[in-house]
Amino acid sequence: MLRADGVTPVEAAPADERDHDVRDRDVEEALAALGPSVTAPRRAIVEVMLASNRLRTPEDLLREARAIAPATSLATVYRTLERLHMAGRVKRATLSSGAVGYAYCGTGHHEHAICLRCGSVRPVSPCLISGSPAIEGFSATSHVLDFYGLCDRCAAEER
Amino acid sequence: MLRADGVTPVEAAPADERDHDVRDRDVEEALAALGPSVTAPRRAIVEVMLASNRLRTPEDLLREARAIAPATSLATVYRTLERLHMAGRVKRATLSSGAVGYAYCGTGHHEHAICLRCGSVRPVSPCLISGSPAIEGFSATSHVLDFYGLCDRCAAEER
DNA sequence: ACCAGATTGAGAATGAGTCGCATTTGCAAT
DNA sequence: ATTGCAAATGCGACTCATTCTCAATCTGGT
Repeated sequence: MLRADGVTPVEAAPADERDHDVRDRDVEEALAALGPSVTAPRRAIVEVMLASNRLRTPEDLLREARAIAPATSLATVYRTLERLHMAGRVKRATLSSGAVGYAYCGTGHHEHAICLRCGSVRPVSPCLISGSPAIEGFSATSHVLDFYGLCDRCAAEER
Repeated sequence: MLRADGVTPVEAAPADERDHDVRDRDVEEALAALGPSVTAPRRAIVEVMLASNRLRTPEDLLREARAIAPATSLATVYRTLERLHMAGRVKRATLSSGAVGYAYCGTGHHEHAICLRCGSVRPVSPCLISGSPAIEGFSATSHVLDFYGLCDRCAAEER
């Protein structure tokens, strides 16, 4: 499914979505993070992203968003992803195909657990890196920690 | 200088290189990792990469490599980076310009400490994530941990 | 309902990275 | 040294994800 930055490539993912119920509160919250204007395309994109925690390509997201707001354009998908990503709400990872996938992962600082089989991204918190560790000749102000492996569902199906 | 995956963008870097002496042993070691054939372009690219731990664009690397092996092509720079990256010897990160930078960071598993000001990449080991931490509903098989901040030199110059 | 500013869609433009293929090179056997 | 072959290279064409442009269209507050 995906390729960690310089790590093992993996196979393609199954298709069943809707692992989570869409929680309207989160949708509003995410929309607010995008700015004051609430438009149909933005709402559609946000709903689609919140409906699954799987990594999906911008094209995928566009297709799904258009099922809700038909006029949505790819440019807006990119613009929206850009903002959510800057806001730390979206995780970006390279799929094994080489394409880039995006997944919504909520608010606040957290690590990521990314399933190499289905591409699901789950936030891991609280943060595992407490009080910046002493690094010789370097003072860290932030960090990014991603775990790669299998979610329980995929581990079960893996047989 | 660079943009962590979803983190703070930063300013451009100064230009003085050659933080480290080129150690021939490492050059040979890296060349070996590329395969049995040792060619002038490969050697030039490897030497250039080992001569600095700064993130540099493929174009930069090409320019520098050509000072040693004039016939080197951009395609070969990419091919070489690809191999070194797959071998875990090269760290890839997005510069604030949006371009992608590459830096040599040695062998074996390690974390990375990346200076947001000069783009230097230093391997951090031993690994700080010991014995995969228990993550609810997920079994991790690998991880990537990057620290962002300032190296001592930049911290000093930062004033 | 009206306005100023933000947002959008469509398609053109960009540019990093890849590919194909004829040529060159490295290396080991002769 | 010479030779042969597989591996590596350079060049330029090409792909395709992402960005940009800009006129038209919304949004939210008045």
